[in-house]
Amino acid sequence: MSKTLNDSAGMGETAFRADRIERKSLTLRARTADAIRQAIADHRLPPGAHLKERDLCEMLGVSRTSVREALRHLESELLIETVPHRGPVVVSLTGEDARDLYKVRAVLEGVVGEQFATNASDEQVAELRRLARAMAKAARKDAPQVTLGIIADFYQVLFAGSKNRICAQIIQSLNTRISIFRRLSLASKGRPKAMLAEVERIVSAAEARDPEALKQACIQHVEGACAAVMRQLAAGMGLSGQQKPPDRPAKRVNTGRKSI
Amino acid sequence: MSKTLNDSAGMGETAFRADRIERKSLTLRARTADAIRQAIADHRLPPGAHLKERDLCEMLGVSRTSVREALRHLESELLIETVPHRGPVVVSLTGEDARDLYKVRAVLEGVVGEQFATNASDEQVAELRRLARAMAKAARKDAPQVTLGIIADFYQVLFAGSKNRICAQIIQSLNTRISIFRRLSLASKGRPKAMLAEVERIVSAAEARDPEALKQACIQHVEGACAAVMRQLAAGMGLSGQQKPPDRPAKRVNTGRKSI
DNA sequence: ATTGTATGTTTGTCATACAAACAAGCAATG
DNA sequence: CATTGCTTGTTTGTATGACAAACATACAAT
Repeated sequence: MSKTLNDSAGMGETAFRADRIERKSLTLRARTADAIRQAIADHRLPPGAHLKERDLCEMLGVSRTSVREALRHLESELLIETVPHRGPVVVSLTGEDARDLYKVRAVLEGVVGEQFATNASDEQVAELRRLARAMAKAARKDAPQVTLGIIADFYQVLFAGSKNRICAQIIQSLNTRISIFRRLSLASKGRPKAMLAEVERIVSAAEARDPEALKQACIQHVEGACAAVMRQLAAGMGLSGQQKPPDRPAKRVNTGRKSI
Repeated sequence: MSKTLNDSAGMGETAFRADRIERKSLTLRARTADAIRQAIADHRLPPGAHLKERDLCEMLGVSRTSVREALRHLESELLIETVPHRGPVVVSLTGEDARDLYKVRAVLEGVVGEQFATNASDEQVAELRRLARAMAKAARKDAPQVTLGIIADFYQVLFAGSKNRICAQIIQSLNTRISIFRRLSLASKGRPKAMLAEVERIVSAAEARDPEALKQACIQHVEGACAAVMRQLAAGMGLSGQQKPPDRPAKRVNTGRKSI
């Protein structure tokens, strides 16, 4: 991805190619939103948790302004729901929601796959193959962190190759919500192996440049993940739908802040 | 929709059913966001326009706080793009974006249709028929405002009946962006008539409870709208992709504010 | 023509303030 | 005892003022 950032500028004869200056991440509010988003994905802020802005300020060390603007962002991502004068609450997703979320993601990835088959460059197809191999290796070594990173790259290539900016954006935004219970998918036994097979199918179809096959492969991949999650939800108790746990301390004493 | 809001509460014997108290719309920031959104849809804030927060404050008569929070909301709806330290700019959508936007909406409405066929209540099916008739009547009378309202209701029923909250949410958010050039669709000659035929197909399939047929009908409906827009984009100049028009007044004089 | 400097503008962030909505406790009342 | 009403503390919603940093532009110097 980041390899082709600095070419084709043609500033003179020797390509200068230096790394861009650190754009200091982004704005503070963006980083604040990221932090909260991450905390939600990790269940450090569990579903149903009531977010008080002043707590967030202290936890993150930023002002109320930044926190509030970050919250507006998460709000329209539907990661939190805000009741006027009561503040934001981390969404609680039902089993139904999970199914719908995956259903939507399935058809959208179908679109991505279909368009990738016709719009992607040969390099992108090759890159897919390379990443699939890397993924298999990481899986054999049982290195989940690495695997996750490779999966993310895999998707980036898929999105870029499909040339469908809109679709990619929406899937990303879906994923922030899916991440709330993605852990369930990984925990499912046998899932990693099945996933590798699905990925292999995707890459093969991509190499064959077969839109319909690639579409189906992508859909099946999502359906696999969905099935894994639903199985977990059915078996163990779904860790999604409860209320705010100990949101009300015994008396009205100066509540020590819980660490984010 | 709002007919079944007040039942099943069982507060005593005589159902009380009174209208909820005016929740004063919502918060001020929400209304601010609505106002800006509307202005963008109407091209009173054209694509590429550079939004300065202080102008918005004056135009809308609210404080910077509210404007900024509203902007964060629109930002993550992808209606505006914010460059740090330069401020937000109304998105410029290319023809490609238009196609992708409709493509995504098509598959998603396909899902809605498919699920409506199996999940909707008989009342909802009947309501669909009723609205279709009203729509035809409004179209005959050439009352575009009324027609638009009925279409909105039609979709609400469709969404509710599909029981897929997620899908509905996403389509809504897509529509905010689609609305930027929806006017093109309406302007297309012969479009209203074609639309009525598509709607008729949808209702028939819904009455037949045929998931596959309903899915196809929904998809075709969107494709019809898409084709109309693309035709307009190809013919006339697409009013989407330009830059900020007169963003720089001649000198540095006290610029009279342009009315939103 | 290029480079540097000065100046004004706009955003990003913080701090503070206050009214309105809300929640919970306690008191008064029937 | 259940209900009602009052009181009080908490939290959000909104406004305002302030200031540094990033940016844009005009102007001056080379």
